[in-house]
Amino acid sequence: MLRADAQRNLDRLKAAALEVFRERGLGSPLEEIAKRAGVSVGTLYNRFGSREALIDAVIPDLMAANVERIRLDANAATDPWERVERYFNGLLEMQIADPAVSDAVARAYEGSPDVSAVCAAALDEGARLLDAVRTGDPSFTRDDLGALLVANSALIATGGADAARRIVAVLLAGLRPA
Amino acid sequence: MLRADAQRNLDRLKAAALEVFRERGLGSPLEEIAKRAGVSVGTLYNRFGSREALIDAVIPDLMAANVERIRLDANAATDPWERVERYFNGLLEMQIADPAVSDAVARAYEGSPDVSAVCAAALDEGARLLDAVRTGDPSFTRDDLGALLVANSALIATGGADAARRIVAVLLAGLRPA
DNA sequence: CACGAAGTTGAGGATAGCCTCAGGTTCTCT
DNA sequence: AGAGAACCTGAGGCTATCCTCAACTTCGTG
Repeated sequence: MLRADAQRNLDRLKAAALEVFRERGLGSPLEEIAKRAGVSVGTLYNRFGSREALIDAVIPDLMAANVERIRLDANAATDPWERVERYFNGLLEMQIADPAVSDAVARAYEGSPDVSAVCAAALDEGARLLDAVRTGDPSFTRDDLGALLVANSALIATGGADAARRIVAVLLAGLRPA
Repeated sequence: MLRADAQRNLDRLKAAALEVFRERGLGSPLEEIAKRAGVSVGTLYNRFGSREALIDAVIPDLMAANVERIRLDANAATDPWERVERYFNGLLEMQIADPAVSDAVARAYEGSPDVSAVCAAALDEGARLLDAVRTGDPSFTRDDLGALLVANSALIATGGADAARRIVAVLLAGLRPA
């Protein structure tokens, strides 16, 4: 059981981390987070030990909520192909709207286990939706969706949100069954 | 006119820069380049003044040669669509084969003027080849090709050369006229 | 060959983040 | 209230890279 003040600091740290990560991405200086939480860096390290742990503490929920929302929206469509489109576009817009999520997706291979888990689930759902439509050749796999998210992340980071939208649109056009 | 020893050092610096950039990308420590040239950092700064200038001194030729080779190969095809395919795939393989080029492409918006010029020429040629085929909707623009190169660069940097190949393949499939 | 111009050197100041730990503070329980 | 466990602090050591500049070396010419 945490002491009352410690619990309060921990909550503040999480809140600050979420704020800062969403503003400047997952690479933000941890000192900035500590500062915004009104706490010293030492405390941050006492509580979390590493940036990864801090990310794991605040990002998975954020991502899971987003992914779930997108999943529901996509599945609300009756046409299987429209589901795919909505899902892909939804993920893209999620990345554009939130640098923290975009970063998390792009680095899912390393790092925080919980973040990786949410990513994996998101890819699984994408694969499931794709399975429901007859895709052309070359067929698009689960891993390809992962690659697409990484690519989007890079484009968004360099200010190319629109470029990412175009790429996804063309890609979807290519995947669309005849 | 440069003094003989100065000229020699300059040549060595260029050679070393090319080596190091191709091995580790355009962000490599300049100290490493100086060291490999058998010269002090001070000399590097005396000669080039900045990383950008050094890049401009060695990368444009490298890129231009590559792009020209790809352009020729693409135009050797008789079918207009095959030209597009060869050009896109050629650029991609160039990026995969050379981190320095990949970096240069990804950062063409800022930085070195000569590098930007070569990039612009490469995009122009892509647009020209695309114009020759009836592309579907959404039509792929010059800027979209730029975005694709940036995306590829990111994928390659995270070890996803194959992922980039897949993305390009699906994208080409989507662009292919009926 | 000697002298001035041209060129080189590399230690070190500056920046930016990471992470630690000895010492001080605050909570909580009795 | 007193004691001690729990917690917090933040200066400072560490890494990595950039860039500078006063002192030194070398070249090339008269």
